[in-house]
Amino acid sequence: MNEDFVEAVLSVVEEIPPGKVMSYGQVAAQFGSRSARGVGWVMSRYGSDVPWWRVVQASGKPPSCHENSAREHYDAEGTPLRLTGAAYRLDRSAFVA
DNA sequence: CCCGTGACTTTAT
DNA sequence: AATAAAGCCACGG
Repeated sequence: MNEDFVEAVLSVVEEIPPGKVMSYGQVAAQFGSRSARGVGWVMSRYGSDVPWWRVVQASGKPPSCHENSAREHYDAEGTPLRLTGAAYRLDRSAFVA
């Protein structure tokens, strides 16, 4: 497998500060790729080792699966979930509404 | 080598 | 606003 790809994704996700979230596309863009699917693919396999709940869809909503579990993490970490899906494109950094 | 699949994104109709 | 199609990366069959 391309450990570089995996390593890049995991690194970016692990660097997301608490209370902030990044979209898959933004995470991919952080390491010079554009594959949100690649990121999601990595997450499905290696997400267990990274704060996957800090990675959300471009719409700002948690992943299609795990949304319920993600809310527990948000509640525990205090991550606000008021992303309306507007700021992610202009702000390529970890964002929070 | 080609096709399908997956925690996705974006543009166009 | 909602739906459709294309694009993207990696893996398995």
